[in-house]
Order: sequence, then C-alpha cells, then structure tokens
Amino acid sequence: MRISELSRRSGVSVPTIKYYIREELLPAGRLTSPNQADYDEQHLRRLRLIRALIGVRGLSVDATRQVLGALAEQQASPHLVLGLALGVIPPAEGEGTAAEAPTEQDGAVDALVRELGWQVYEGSPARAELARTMAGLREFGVALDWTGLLPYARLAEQTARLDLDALEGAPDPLEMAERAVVLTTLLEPALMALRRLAQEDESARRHGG
Amino acid sequence: MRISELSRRSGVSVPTIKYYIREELLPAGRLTSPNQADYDEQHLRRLRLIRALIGVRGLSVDATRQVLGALAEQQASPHLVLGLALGVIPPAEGEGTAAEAPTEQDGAVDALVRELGWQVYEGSPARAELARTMAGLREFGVALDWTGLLPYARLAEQTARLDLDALEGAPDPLEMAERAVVLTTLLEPALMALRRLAQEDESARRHGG
DNA sequence: ACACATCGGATAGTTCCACTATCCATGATA
DNA sequence: TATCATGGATAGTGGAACTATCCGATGTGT
Repeated sequence: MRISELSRRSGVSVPTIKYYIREELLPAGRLTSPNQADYDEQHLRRLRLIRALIGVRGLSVDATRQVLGALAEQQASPHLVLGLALGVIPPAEGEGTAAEAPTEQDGAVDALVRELGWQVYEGSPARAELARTMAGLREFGVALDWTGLLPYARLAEQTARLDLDALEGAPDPLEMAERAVVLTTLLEPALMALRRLAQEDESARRHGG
Repeated sequence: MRISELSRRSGVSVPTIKYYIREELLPAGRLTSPNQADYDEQHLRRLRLIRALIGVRGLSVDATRQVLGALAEQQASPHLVLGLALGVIPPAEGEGTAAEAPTEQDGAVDALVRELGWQVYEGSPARAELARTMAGLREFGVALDWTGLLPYARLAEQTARLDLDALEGAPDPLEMAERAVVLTTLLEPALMALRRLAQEDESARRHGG
C-alpha cells in the first residue's frame, strides 16, 4: 500500500507519518521507484503501536523510540526478549537529566531487591526510578524507607505473575515482545485507575461514605 | 519571609515563583505594602509540593492546579477529604480532549465495579480513565475484558489498604489530604517501577535467567 | 501520449507549554 | 539620600510534536 492508504487506514495524517519515519519510529517503505514506496501490514501494526504509546500512553517520541528499539533488538530466548522489552522501557520519567549520580537511595533499593531475592539486572531503569521517587518522597517527610515498600513489592510480584500469564500463549518472540510492551505500558494507567477507585472504596469503608 | 528568601529556601527561582502565583498554583503573599509581600511556611510547603508534582511526578501545570484545587476544597469528614483529594486527581492523562462520549467500555467498567462491590463515585475520573485504556487495549486485539481485570482489581484493593494505613495517623484533615495526594501521585512511579522489576524477576524464574 | 493527481523527500513554519528575562514605579534599607 | 529588592506586567525563549509547503519525479486514467 502507499502512504495515503496507510494514512487512511491508521487515521494518522500523511505528514505525521513522514515525521515518524524521519524520527525513526517507523521504518521507511520499500522503494519501488525513487519517489514511490510500498508499505505493508507490519507498518500499519507498528504505526498503531506508536499511536498507542504516544497518544494513549503519552510517551514522548524519544521514549517511544527506545521502547521500539528494545522491540527490535531481540530474537533470542523468551527471557531475553522480555528482559529487553520490559527492562528498557523507561518508566514514567521525571526530570531525568542523564547521568544521575548514585544517591544514598540506591543502597535502599539494593537492600529491597536483596530482601526479596529478585533476580534483576543491575542497570534497570526501574531501579533508578525507584531510587528517585524515594528521594522525592523523603523531601516531604514521608517516612517510607525500603521496608515500607516491601508489602507493595509483594503485591507487585503478584501483579507480575498476572502479566506473565497473559503473555504465555504468544506464538513467536516478536509477537510476545510486542504484547509485553503493550501490556506493560498501556496497562499502567488502568492499574493506577484501579488503585484510585480502590482507595475511594476503602476510604468509604473506613470512614463511612 | 520575602520572595527571595522563599526562592532560596525552596530552590525555585523568583521568576518561576511569580509564574506559579500567576498560574494560581501558589497563593500570593500577604501584602505589607503595595510592593512588598510576606510569605510563610505554608507557602514553602506548598511550593515544595508543587515542585514534587511537576518536577518529580511530571504533571502539567494544569493537572497540578486541579490536584491542589482538590486539596483546598475540603474541610469535612476524612472520607470527603480523601474522596476529593484522591478522586479528583486526574490519572496519568492521555489525550483527554474534554467531553468524551460514553463508550461501550463504560458498561464494562460498571460491571467490574458492581462485581467488586466497590462504593465509588459515579463521576470519578478514574472510571473514565479505565474505560479509555480498555478501549486503547482493544485496538491492539489485547483480549482483556473486565473479567480479565478482576485479579488486578483484587490486588488494587490490597494496595489501597496499604495506602490508607499510611494515612491513618494524620493530625488534621488538611495534613491528611496533603499526605494522600503525595502518596497517591508520587508513589505511582515507584509502584510501576516495582512492577517492572517483578516482571523481570518472574520472567527470569519462568524462562531461566 | 498527455493531463493531472499523488508520491517521497526536504525544509520551514506553527502551536503549545513551562519557564525566563526585562521593565517599571515604588518602597525598603544602609 | 542612594542604592537595592520587590510586586506586577509583558514579552521572549527553547523544546517538543506536529503541520504546511514546495519540488521534481512518477503513476493513472483516457
């Protein structure tokens, strides 16, 4: 198909598609002549994924590129696929101005991970994110050291089990990775929304709604 | 204290403080003369909260104003305080272009809430958010109807219990509301980071790391 | 074969947001 | 009295995510 059809079928304008190609979120079409390119269903799938990550999830173009990069990088064992797809996904992201110096919170994260016996990569962005938020919380005198996070971490384990269950039946690694990305990133707002609702309900129960 | 001291103590530049006052995130100081105003510890606390929400959490100025608005609106029972503080907080936020038509997903959310027996406000933004993400997931053929969310919802209930526990000892309603906001919004990235790490660990266990 | 729409590719422009800088008259301060 | 900081107003900046325009080449209908 040509770019106009890709645009029509995806609901994304032609200039925007070109922009995504320039930004290397989407591979260029196969040139059939110097000024004519051919796009296939893969492009359409990928474009929809991009729109979901940027539009639904609100990721930046840069973050989206990283996520898609992780997706392309595998072709290996299921764990590597997931490790890459899940591990590289940059979480929420605050004012992450590169090369953050290791803070004292890193020690807390290490302690937490050790206590839980988790086998996780040293350089996971999630570790840094965790340290960052803990530091942020401290500024408010919220006394929440790593032991306070333990029960949350136990719940996270159960959540992760559900997540992995949902990925079980994937036909091929690439499909699995894509599902992992979708499930991990797109489900986040839903999980947080559930938390809000549950908080409201719990509050009603405790204090009488 | 005057604005320069507020700036020094908070680490926020004077122009930025003025900007926040213009944007009504921060109340203006008490004028002691036409060109001299006085700020107190409340301003400092609030300014730090603003910085956490915008800088650490990455909320937009607009979303931050809503959160702070919820904070100001109470003065009532603990449940109302929490309902307002937690309920009004806009979750993650996608391309929320106002007045979204009720989709078929709303029915699914209703069913979910009914099944769980949750007592939650009809107009919670979290409900709309939930419907929106489910619609987003559908676009990818992720077969996840409301029954698929049930186990996640059960875990959310437990998470909410932990959250409410953490708020128990608050001295006054305003303090409680502020803590609720901090805990709800600032803890989100941490919870998501924990989920990422737990996924990585679970993947290692299942597929051999 | 010929007119005309469409294409890929490049470049420049737009909009929005979160600041940031500059000005000014006034009042505080040494 | 001579700075100096202040509140308030207005304009400007930089980055991000598009969006619009132009070009020459090419496909398409007749």
